[in-house]
Amino acid sequence: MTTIRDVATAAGVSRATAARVLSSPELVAEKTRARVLEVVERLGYSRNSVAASLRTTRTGRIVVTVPDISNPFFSRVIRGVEEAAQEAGYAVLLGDTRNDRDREEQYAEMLNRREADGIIFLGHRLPTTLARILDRDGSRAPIVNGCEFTPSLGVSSAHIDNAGAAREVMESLYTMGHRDIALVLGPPDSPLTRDRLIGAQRAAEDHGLIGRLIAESGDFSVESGRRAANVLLSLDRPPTAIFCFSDEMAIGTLAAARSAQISCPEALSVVGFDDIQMARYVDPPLTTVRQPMADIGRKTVELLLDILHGRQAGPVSATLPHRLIIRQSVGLGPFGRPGAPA
Amino acid sequence: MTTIRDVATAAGVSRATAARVLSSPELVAEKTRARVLEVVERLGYSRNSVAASLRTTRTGRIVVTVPDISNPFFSRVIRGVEEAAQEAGYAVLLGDTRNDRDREEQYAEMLNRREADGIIFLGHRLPTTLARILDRDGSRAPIVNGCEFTPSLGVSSAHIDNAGAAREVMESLYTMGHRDIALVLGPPDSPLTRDRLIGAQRAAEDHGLIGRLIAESGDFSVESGRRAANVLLSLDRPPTAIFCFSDEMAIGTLAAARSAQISCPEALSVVGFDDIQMARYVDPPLTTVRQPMADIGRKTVELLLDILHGRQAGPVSATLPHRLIIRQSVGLGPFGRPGAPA
DNA sequence: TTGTACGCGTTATCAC
DNA sequence: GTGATAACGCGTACAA
Repeated sequence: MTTIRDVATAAGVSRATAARVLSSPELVAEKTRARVLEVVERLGYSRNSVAASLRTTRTGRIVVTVPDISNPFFSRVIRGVEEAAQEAGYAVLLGDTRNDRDREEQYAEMLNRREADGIIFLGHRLPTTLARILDRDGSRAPIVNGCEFTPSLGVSSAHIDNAGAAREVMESLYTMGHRDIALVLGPPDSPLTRDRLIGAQRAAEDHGLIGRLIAESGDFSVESGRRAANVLLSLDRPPTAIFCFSDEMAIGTLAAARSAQISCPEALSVVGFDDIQMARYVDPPLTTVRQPMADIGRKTVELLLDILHGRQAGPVSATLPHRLIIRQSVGLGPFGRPGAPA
Repeated sequence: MTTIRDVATAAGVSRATAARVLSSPELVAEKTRARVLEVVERLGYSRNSVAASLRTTRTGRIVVTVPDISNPFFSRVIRGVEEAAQEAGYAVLLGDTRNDRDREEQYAEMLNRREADGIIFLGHRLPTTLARILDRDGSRAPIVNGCEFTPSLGVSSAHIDNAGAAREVMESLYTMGHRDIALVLGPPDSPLTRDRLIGAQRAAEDHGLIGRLIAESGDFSVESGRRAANVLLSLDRPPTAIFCFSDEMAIGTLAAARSAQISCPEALSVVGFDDIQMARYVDPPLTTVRQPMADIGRKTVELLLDILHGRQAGPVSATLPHRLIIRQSVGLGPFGRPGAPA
């Protein structure tokens, strides 16, 4: 491999000059610069980033961990992350943690080994390795959280207003004349579940219907949605609307209803969450809450770069806009007036 | 940050010994080892991987490029890649190229800058940077291709038998009594399109029906599938079966049929390709070709490691098993006998 | 504007 | 079994 030394020799300048041509070209005379560049080209020189990193203590990499990269929600977020990182000159080290603590720790360790300049973790558990770093460096620690927000973590985060969104969904369901509504939650320990549940309950209370709000737990997957729906639909007094905390669970609910010959939206209304690509292609197209997935990803990168470049410290919480997308999976409930908004 | 030097000093040994405790503990006396380890623990020492890489010329990273990480097919492959890499002690640098030549080159350049030990590219275009490396190092170049296979590239690759799979699909459609079959292809320059088209045509020829085989082009996306289907379904003599070269296009086709009030599978049979997760949840569940996505990902990593560890050179082509998954989107065609396999 | 010289933190090769 | 010490390739303060 050709080094800066080879370039310098071939161009008849010192290593310093050759190096300068590549890092601060303006400091070097037009003519020498041209000569050096010509040699760089001819020899096919490429800077050894490892050596450069050792010198500068910057790697130009960030690690990003996700519970499941093949989940359509996360893969969109990751895409936003990759794009923003790439634009800023950073490379992305991808970690699929499968919600496994050990894997999470392993990726967090990369920070200690200086394999990356910062880390974005998508998930709600703060690895102890990161907690220690946070402890030591406080708000200047290059750690950012995405999608879920737990203020007590003390790290910056990008997310939507989950409670608000859930509340809107409930409001719209009540407006459509539904009274017996069921929730299909995510895992109980997820802040996502917590926030959305709070929002939904608040709406139910506002309408004096908290007593008729029921819930089943899932894990955001299609199968868990199907299972939960099967339970709910075989109740003595089944709900007329099911609000799932993920589109995948909503799709599972649709499948369960189909199997049970319950037609949607005539006999059962279904609402999802996220607005993944498939939401609009299932039958009936799914009413859901659109999360700006790519933007969430991009924003986490921005927050991290703010810390990395010393622009901004303190944990900042970025709330991005969501939007209720009305499609055809919601119909009028028993108390709906035909004139009500479809 | 604490360095090996600090550890050595605190433990009262030389840097060499301290370092040895971490890389070849068996060479160090029990007592000194324990002492050093205690200090490592107490000081919270973590090896600086950058310095280590500079010395060893190995980074422990591989770069993986995909056209679109949010595509359900690729995200599964990537998951397999991540898993296998992780197990082997490698980290994954993710590159989303969006089929953009410049981006592809940019990620390929990482090899020259020694940001990674090897590269896996999912896609069919060999970046010129890689071509140069291949030119120089021949079969020992740490470059592997996945999903698509073009022998002339001269790189190892993991994939299924695309032509064979397409042929099977056609055979099964003919057996079900279909004669007017339409293909929805991928981009014309893709080897995937080429191979599957060859397989489909071969089957048509075998049945003397090549004259009745028609085709439309798509780009593997849902929308392109819908567009293609709209064209096909408004033909004077529309096909009774549409074989799409991706599940997403098949889902688009299902949507087009629904809009046109053409019921599937009664009036139109649809077949997809890949068996992405959603394939079984759309209505009707999609008959498709299952690709072992995660295994393809894992295999590309194995192939790369073979090269990296000098176990195997020469371009090897790994053909993984696929399987035709029969679900409900295919029904009997005009020439089908009721007794035929459903 | 250019060159000299040092150090980044490891690992590996020698001696002892 | 342990210790000196020389690379690895680069960036940059400082001197010229």
